[in-house]
Amino acid sequence: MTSVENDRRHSRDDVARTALRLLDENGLPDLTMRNIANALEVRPSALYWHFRNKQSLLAAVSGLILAPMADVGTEGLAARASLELLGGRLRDCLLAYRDAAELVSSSLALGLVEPPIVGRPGGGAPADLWRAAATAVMHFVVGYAFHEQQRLAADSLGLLADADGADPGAAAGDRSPADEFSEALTMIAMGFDAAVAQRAVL
Amino acid sequence: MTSVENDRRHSRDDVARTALRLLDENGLPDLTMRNIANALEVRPSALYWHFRNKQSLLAAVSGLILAPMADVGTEGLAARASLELLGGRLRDCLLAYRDAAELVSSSLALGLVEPPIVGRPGGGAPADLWRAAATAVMHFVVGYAFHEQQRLAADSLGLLADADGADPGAAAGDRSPADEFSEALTMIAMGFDAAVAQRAVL
DNA sequence: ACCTGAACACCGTTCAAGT
DNA sequence: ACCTGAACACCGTTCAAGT
Repeated sequence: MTSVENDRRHSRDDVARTALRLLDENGLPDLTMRNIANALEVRPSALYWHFRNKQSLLAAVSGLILAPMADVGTEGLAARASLELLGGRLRDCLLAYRDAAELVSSSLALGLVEPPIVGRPGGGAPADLWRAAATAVMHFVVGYAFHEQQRLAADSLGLLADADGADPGAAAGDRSPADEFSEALTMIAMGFDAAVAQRAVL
Repeated sequence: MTSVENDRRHSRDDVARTALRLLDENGLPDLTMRNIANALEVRPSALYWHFRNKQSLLAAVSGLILAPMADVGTEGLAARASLELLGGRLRDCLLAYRDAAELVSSSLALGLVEPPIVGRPGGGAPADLWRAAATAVMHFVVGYAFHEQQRLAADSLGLLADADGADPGAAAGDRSPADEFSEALTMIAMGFDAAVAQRAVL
């Protein structure tokens, strides 16, 4: 009954969802308060009734991007398997929308969004080790996806390393990004297992 | 003989070094082309003779921040020890200037600066494993330092988790950030070792 | 409760022209 | 080689006022 676009008045959630759509369509640099307001057929100042400032609006968008993480079930899994599953799903969430990794990266750094993975049950592992592993996985996945997504954007613009810029990844051989990603993710998970085993001995 | 500040004409390097000083003094949000130009006693448009745009100027600043990485000697070290040493030194570089982690994070994602660590000799380990480990360490360290540095900035402004924002790190117990950092770093390094050992068996 | 109108104090970038 | 002057096309945010 209630269409998101046709009503003249909006909710906080409408604003965030419209912003997410604009992010995916036009990218983060074009996600301005003025463009969001235009899409909602509203003046920019109206957005400040719903959100304190742009950063908290972006934090709400980050929350939408990370929402599917709540549906990842890890019951019955060993801690290491949870780590790999959650890391993979986090990457999926970030690659699902244009520039999502960059946006989530800054919302996480600002502490404006709940960090994924680390709040999960660690399957009985020592809390500090689980915490360290979850943090390592989160930062790795976000950073990797950020880099990955920028390469996609650059490639789609047809500009490939002109002149004095560095050219990372070109000498990576024939491995796909997904392969390198999961190899690194598995390594962190193995390190977690090794740390747990070492702790058990002491 | 040649002072950086007093001469009327500047080099590309002068500009980058002045920008780094301003970054450290005032933070990334205030690092505008206009402020950089003011510090050099020059009009903003003059900066565009030295740099194609703001992003490439920021990439040069990132290069200065990461420069000490070149002096880290890893000859004679095992691959795992190199990984831990390089990760620790990378953190030192990023924490040495205000907001450096955020700046380097985006320059790395944009591929405008040479990624640290990954270009180093891997001590005879399989190239793909070394590459995955170096990438994991880099993204973890940058992401962790980014988060750490934002907390420092927030704390120095006296605003501690007001209202609906998340509050990460508060339940971490009595472990310092440096402890959690090196625990996670060690875990990645152990995972690298485990992956190498497993590869050797197959 | 939700939005408009109007203003404030800024941005990055281009480019002809100067020396 | 290095910079100025002037302009263009934008930003985020505030706040009194409307309905």
